Amino acid sequence: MGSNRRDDLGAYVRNPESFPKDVIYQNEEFVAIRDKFPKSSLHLLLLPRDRIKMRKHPFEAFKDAEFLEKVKVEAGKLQKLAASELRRMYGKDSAQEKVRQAALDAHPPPDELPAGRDWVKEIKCGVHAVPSMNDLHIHVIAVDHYSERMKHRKHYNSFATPFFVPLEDFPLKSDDSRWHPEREGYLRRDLVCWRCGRNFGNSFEKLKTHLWKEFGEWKKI
Amino acid sequence: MGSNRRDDLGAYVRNPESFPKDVIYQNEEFVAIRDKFPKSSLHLLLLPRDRIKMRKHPFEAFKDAEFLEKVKVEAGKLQKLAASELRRMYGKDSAQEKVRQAALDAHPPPDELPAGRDWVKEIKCGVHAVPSMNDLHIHVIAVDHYSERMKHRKHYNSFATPFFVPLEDFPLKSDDSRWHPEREGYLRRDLVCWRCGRNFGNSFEKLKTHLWKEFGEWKKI
DNA sequence: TATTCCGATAGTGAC
DNA sequence: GTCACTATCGGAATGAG
Ligand SMILES: Nc1ncnc2c1ncn2[C@@H]1O[C@H](COP(=O)(O)O)[C@@H](O)[C@H]1O
Ligand SMILES: Nc1ncnc2c1ncn2[C@@H]1O[C@H](COP(=O)(O)O)[C@@H](O)[C@H]1O
Ligand SMILES: [Zn+2]
Ligand SMILES: [Zn+2]
Repeated sequence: MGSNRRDDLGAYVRNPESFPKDVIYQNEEFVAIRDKFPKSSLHLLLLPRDRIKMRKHPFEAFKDAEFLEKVKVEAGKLQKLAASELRRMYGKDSAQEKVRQAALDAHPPPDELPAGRDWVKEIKCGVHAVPSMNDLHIHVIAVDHYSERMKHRKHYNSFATPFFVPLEDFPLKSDDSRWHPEREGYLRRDLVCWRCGRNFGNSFEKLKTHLWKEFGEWKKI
Repeated sequence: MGSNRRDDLGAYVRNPESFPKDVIYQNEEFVAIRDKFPKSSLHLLLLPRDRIKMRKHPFEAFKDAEFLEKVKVEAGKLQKLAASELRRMYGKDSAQEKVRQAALDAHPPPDELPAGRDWVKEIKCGVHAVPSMNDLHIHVIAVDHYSERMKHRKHYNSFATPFFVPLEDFPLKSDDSRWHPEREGYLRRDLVCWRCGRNFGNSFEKLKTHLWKEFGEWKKI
C-alpha cells in the first residue's frame, strides 16, 4: 500500500509550516510552493487544500465550475507573483527593462513611461494530462525550460506538447483529444524547441544544449 | 579507399596455407574456413576462389547458372562435413543417437539399424541479402544461434529473417522481394525465437537467454 | 565486419 | 507522465598507408 513519492505533495498541504523554505504562501484554500525538481528556471506549484478535490484527477476536479474558477483566480495571482520574481531575476539582462529604467532615470522623466517587459506572458499555468503526483497541483512555470533537473524527453514533452493543458482551456469540450492522452502519444513526440521550432528528434542532449543558448537570448528580450 | 576489415576474407583465398587453424579444406575452386566470429555453435564459410566471381555480390554472381550449380554442390559437401562435426559435438546428448547406439551395442544387433539424428537438417546454407564482407562467401551454419559472438539484433536477424537467403532459393525470381532488402526492413524486425516463435520485441538479452535454454533442449533431440 | 563511446530507452523499487 | 539506479538498447565514428 504504498506510501511512495507520488504522495509527497500532500505534506505541503497538511503541514505547510514544516516547509518554510519551500512554501511561498498559504491561505485557507491553497498552498503555493517551489517545485523541488524545477523544469524551468522558475517553477512553482499551486496546491488546492480541499481534501476531496486534492485527490482527484485535475480533469475531474475541474468539472466543478465554481472550484475551477477559484483555481483560475488563485493561479492568476501566483502567476503575477512569479512574474515579479522573473523581473528580479532577469530584469538586469532585459532590453525592454533597460529602456524603462533609462526613462525612470532620465531628468526629467518622460510623460509616458515605457511599460517594461511583460513577464506574465513568459509564464504558463496548467496541468499535466496524466499527472504522476497524486495530489492535485497546478504548474506555474516559466517558458524557458532551462534547468538541470530537466533530464529526459518526457520531462520536456510533458510541458511542450498538448500533454500540458493550460488552465484557460478548461472546461475541456467533450471531443477534446486531450481526454485520451495515451492514444495521442504526446510524450513520444519528437523533441521540438519551444522557441524556434527546431526539431531534435530523439536527441535530448542536443535539445538541452540548444535550450541553453535560447535561454541566453530569451532573458535579454 | 580502403583496406579495411571488410576485405579480410580475401586473405584466406589467396593464401590458405597461412591459416592452418581456420582452413578446413581447400581445392582449386573453393576454400572452406571457420567463421572467426561464429553466430552459432558451428559456423563455417565457403569461399569461392574465382577472382572475378569472388568480388561480386552473391545475387549477381549466382546469375551464372553453371557457377551457381558448382557452389550448390560444394556447399552440400561442406554441409555434410559440418553435420559430421555436429554429430561429434552433440551426439552424446542426442536421444536419437542414443537409440542408434543402443541398437549397435545390442547382441544380436537388430536387422534394421535406427538412422540416428539427421544433422544435415540442423544446418543452413545461404548468403546475406546485403553482405558486409566484400569477398563472396556462403554461410554454412547450425540453426542454434548459440554463441557469445552473437551480440546484437542485426547479427540475429541477418540469419533469422529473409535477409538470410538459402542457397536453394537461387536463382531468385525477378519479383522476389529479397532483391530489395532495405525496403523490407528485415534487420529491424522484432526478435523472434527460431525454434518456438516467441517474440522478444527489442529485448536482445532476453532472447539470448532464451536461446541458451533452447540450445539445451535442441541438442538433446 | 568488429570495437568503442555516448546517449536514449526501459524496468524497478521506493515505505 | 515522481526520482534514482541499473541494465540494456541504439546510433555514430573508427579504420589505413
Ligand atoms: N517532494 C516534492 N516536492 C515538490 N515538488 C515535487 C516533489 N516531488 C515531485 N515534485 C514535482 O511535482 C511535479 C509533478 O508533476 P506531474 O505529476 O507530472 O504534474 C513535478 O514537476 C515534480 O518536479
Ligand atoms: N577475419 C575474418 N575471418 C573469418 N570470418 C570473418 C572475419 N571477419 C568477419 N568474418 C565473418 O564473416 C561473415 C560476414 O558476414 P556477411 O558479410 O554479413 O555475410 C560474418 O559471419 C563474420 O563473422
Ligand atoms: Zn530554438
Ligand atoms: Zn524459443
